[in-house]
Amino acid sequence: MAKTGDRARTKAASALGSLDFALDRGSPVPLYHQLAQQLEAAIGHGVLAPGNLLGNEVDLSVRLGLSRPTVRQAIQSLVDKGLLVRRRGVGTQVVHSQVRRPLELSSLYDDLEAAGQGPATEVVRNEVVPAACDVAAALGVPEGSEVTVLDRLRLTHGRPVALLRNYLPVPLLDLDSARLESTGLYRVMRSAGITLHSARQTVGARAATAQEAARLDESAGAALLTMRRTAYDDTGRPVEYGTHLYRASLYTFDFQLLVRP
Amino acid sequence: MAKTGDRARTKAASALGSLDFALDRGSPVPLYHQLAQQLEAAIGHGVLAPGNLLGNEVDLSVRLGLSRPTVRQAIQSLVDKGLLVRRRGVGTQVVHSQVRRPLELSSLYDDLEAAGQGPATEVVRNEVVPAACDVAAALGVPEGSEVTVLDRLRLTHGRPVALLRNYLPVPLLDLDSARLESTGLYRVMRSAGITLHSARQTVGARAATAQEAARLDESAGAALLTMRRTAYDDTGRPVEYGTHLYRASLYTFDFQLLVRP
DNA sequence: AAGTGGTCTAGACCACTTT
DNA sequence: AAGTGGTCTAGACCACTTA
Repeated sequence: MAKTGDRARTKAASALGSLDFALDRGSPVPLYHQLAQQLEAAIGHGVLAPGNLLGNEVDLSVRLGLSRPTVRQAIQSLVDKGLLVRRRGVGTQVVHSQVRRPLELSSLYDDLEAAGQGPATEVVRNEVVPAACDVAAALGVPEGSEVTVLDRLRLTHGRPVALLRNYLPVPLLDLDSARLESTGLYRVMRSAGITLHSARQTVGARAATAQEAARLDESAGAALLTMRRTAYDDTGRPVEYGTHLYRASLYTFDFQLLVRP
Repeated sequence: MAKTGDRARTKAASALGSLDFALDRGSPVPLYHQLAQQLEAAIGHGVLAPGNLLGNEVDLSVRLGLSRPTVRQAIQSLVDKGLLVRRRGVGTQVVHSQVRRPLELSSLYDDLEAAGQGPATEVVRNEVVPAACDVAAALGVPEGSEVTVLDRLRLTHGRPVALLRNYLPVPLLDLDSARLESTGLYRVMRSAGITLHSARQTVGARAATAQEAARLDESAGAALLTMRRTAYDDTGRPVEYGTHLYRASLYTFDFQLLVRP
């Protein structure tokens, strides 16, 4: 029988034979995360090409001086991201897809991401009003209680792309219009100590009214994308409700889905 | 000092003190999955109410006769689903949200889910054609090579809601129009041994052409929701490309997002 | 039969939060 | 100071795939 220590290459040459991973045990970054980052970088750079096998987890853990559960945790995080696929009895492979770096799951950050392509925001309205029925229901406050309403016009390359309307519980934070023109709402909320946790979105479409068309530089009756979103913090309390309009000619939602096993 | 065996209730009475979990070690279902299912059921039934603490992981593992990593794996899966929140130094709580059972992430299965509300499909076209430019690019086949094109009209409650157009690589499977009228495309693919793994979607809007309007029982120029989707199997190979049209007056996309920590 | 990932254990130490 | 989750270890046995 082969000795345990004999780790000559098995049938499938592991694609990362010469790859060296620099793990810093003194770093506050967990080891499994360091490993995951470096694996992801290797995939991103093409060092690990689609279809390549990773080599079995036991050898890998020995080579890296880690325990197998730690190596598994790193690999699992990339499987969850859709970069790797595991097959029992076969091995772990780099996924074989054309869409290598997809848009994450995002779309919660669409406002912020848009900032990469010519950001501009105009705060049209920022005041406290009594909550209407739908707003009260979404935010979980009594109807008629005070909420902040925020209307913004978002532009890219000097052209209007979206009308954003948001409602927030008043006690949450005070909204500085100036700051809101230079950054996204979520960034403002985050720096106020509000950590977003989940959101529920509904995307639809309808024709523009004359007034909407005028603001968005479209003709009346043009198709608009609509989005309603309620966002929740850590504890599940609603912290924001928004009803937004996007010019369909300039904007689409795209996202990647992973099928849970 | 308190003895180790002393597991009288600590400061926060664990909400599942009297809950009994039936774990079957003989079952092929993993223990962590059995535990996760029963926790999820307890949350669903309201036995574990929002805000309730779960009790610390060490005690829990002792009570259940499991190791702590196994208990953690069960809890983690529910955290990933958005049902639980962990806080270091505090504990694990049932999330405090109004939207308890959201639509999963779904939307890949929208066709199938729709079957719950008055399903009907009419196969309008099912034939082999040479691949156009965009189709070839999406499916990763040479332009002009043969692909199957499938046009379907989807109705609910007797009214048309969507025009679905799908392209598939020919060698993949042969599509039985009769079966496609009684179930969804993905179900047919699945029973042919094709396991979907991920998909990339783009949602937009535009006005209906006269022909589209006629088919969908809308007036010309009405706002339609558009969806383009490419779906991939385990290995990352594209297995389906679809361009769909939905009546915005009858259909919206909704989904839940979780923010990655 | 050999090799792979899937599951599970029984500990350990650390970082963070609350009292 | 006490209690919590976060990380990590060094093994073990099993189920599945391939040859």
